[in-house]
Amino acid sequence: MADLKEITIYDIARQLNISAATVSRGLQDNPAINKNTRKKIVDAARELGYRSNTFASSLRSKKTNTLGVIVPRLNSYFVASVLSGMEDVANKEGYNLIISQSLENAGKEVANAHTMFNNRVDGLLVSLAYDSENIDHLKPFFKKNIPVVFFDRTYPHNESTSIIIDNYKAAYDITKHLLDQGCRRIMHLAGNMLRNVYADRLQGYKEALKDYKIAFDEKLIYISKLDEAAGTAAAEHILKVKVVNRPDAVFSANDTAAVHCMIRLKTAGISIPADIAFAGFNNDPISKVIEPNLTTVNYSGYHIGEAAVMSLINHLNGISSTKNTNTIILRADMIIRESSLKRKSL
Amino acid sequence: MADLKEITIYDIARQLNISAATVSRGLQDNPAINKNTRKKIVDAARELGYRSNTFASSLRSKKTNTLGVIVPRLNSYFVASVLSGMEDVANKEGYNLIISQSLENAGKEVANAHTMFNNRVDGLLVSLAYDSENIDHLKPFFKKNIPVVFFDRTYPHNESTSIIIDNYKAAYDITKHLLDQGCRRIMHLAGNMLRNVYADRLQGYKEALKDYKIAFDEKLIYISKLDEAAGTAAAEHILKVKVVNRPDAVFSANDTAAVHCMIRLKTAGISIPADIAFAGFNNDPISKVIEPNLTTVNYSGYHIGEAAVMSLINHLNGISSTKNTNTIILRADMIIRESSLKRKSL
DNA sequence: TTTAAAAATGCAACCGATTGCAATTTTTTT
DNA sequence: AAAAAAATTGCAATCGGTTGCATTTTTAAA
Repeated sequence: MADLKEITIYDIARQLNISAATVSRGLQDNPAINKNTRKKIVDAARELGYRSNTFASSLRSKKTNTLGVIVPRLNSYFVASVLSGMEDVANKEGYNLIISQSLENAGKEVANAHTMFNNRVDGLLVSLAYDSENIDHLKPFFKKNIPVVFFDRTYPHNESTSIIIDNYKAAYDITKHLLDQGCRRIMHLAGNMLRNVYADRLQGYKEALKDYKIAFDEKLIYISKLDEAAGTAAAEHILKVKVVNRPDAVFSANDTAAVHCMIRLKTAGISIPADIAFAGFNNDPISKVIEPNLTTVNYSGYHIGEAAVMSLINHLNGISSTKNTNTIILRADMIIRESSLKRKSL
Repeated sequence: MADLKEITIYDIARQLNISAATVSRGLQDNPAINKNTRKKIVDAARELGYRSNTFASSLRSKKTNTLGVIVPRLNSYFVASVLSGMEDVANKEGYNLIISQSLENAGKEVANAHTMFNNRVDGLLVSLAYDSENIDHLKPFFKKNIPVVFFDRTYPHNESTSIIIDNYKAAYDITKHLLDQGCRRIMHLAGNMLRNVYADRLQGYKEALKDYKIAFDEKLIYISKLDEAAGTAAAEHILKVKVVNRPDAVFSANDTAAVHCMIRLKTAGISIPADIAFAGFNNDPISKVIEPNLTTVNYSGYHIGEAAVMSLINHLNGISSTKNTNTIILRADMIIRESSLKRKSL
């Protein structure tokens, strides 16, 4: 029952009749160590079942080799893909990830940031919660020069890198697509304007309207949390409007709201896309389940995750400073499906 | 640019003219410390901006206050709920979580377990990958008496606690429901029999058939990874079968496979539930998107997560030994929706 | 007031790896 | 073969809390 004794570099040193310092250097591939000696050390370590004590190491070296990740929620195809990309790069580079979810709640995000800070992560990766008003909770990181990388839900900050897609352009394109389908009263289900992704998508939407000489109508903007309930509520809202004033299309800033809005409208007998065309954002798996399949914007969470960690680690290694690369923009593509096809051609 | 100096207990000690030992004890609410002294210490700590160095602490105390979590995948409503429950309890109890996903891949699970071990987590929470054949990779934990708690995808091991639902009963109930609807050739989309959840669900299915005096037909069992592609493939399989031999119902061990099987069958003109009734498992959000809505089994990932961490921490605190509670079973409920309603009544 | 018991605090040795600098060994040059 | 340069290795301090045990202070009992 008694715990087996842990092997330390001292045990290895004793066994090989060398100093612990040499063992330490040998294990970390320090070029000052003779190749043969290094081999002996590594072999002995394996044989004895040595495992490095990260605490002793972190204590002394002041590096934890740990990156903190704060996401709005884990339960999302996009986020899971991002994390998968992050993990792959982090593992390859010898870093560990501490992941936590804010559950779209600014308060919890603050708490999570605290935890990360107290765990002394070497760097932080953040996608902001729905309603975080500012990034005061990240100040301790900036003060200590701990690099912060934002991804997807970013915040303007000139010492931090952001990994994003061109939300403005994607929204412009998708709105244009709806316009090309003949839609003229396009409703936009938007999120909190504090979040770049939603603000940018709204701008793209507006710009497309302008290019088509269609007056922007405030009443066609429906701001919500973009969750299931909000999608349903948006539908109820539409149903309350007089038929002649109803939108002939809905562009939602995410797929979840789009899908649940569609579901509600369908039960009310509205036909999609004939009566109202639909487009979403994210290419979430549900967009291929809903009928008709949802037109949406696809982009790779995996690559965003990769890029974010790569950028962070490069910065930690001093290869690039965050001053140089302030924003990395990855590609996004529109996927046209039946929900938006009023005309029978692509 | 120079990093601000970190405050240590020695700084606090100097400021208050007491010893570091007292500060250390004061900060951890050691009852040997006078209440006034403690207050002074805590106040000074706050004022100076002290943050405990977990590495020094872990190094000395050999406790990391970190729990490892290995899940098959993050991108799942169920898993995200579990993690949410885990996080809540863990935070409350002063533990941190290191989360990693095996991506349903035994090899990656082994690697993750290694990482967790090297990070010296105080305990481990595991839901096994789809194809993990054994738990040899957990042996190092057992050898070192590091407690392991399995949840959902468990493995028989008499020194570990498991948190599960009664998969057997849930499957029995849902099969019985389909039988009550008049279905007689019920196909079962099953997963890997190495996983308790799938083996138990198959058993429940079989038992229900037996109780209805229906011969078990091996040809009605379709084993797969239960992902989107597998659901579609299962549908193709059904379509290849002569119409008279086709199943009149499908009970899938998860919602994903059920939904994608339905989608494919619908495009082939098969009517659900009239031609083939459907039931799934998990109550994933997509089960409410597919038409007709999918009958399924609902259970709380959040509560499973809570129970798992609670059990683990209790064990760490010596409150309960894993020998006492070997299995905790949480409730699961059938949710009947249109996909299985051949008769117009509930 | 003295003494015993309880409460509070301090001493100092850890925990295990890292690293600047010195010392030693090996290799190269002359 | 001696001297200089390069390659290896070792010494010992350090990182910042934790904790068994001793010591001091305070409180209670005699």
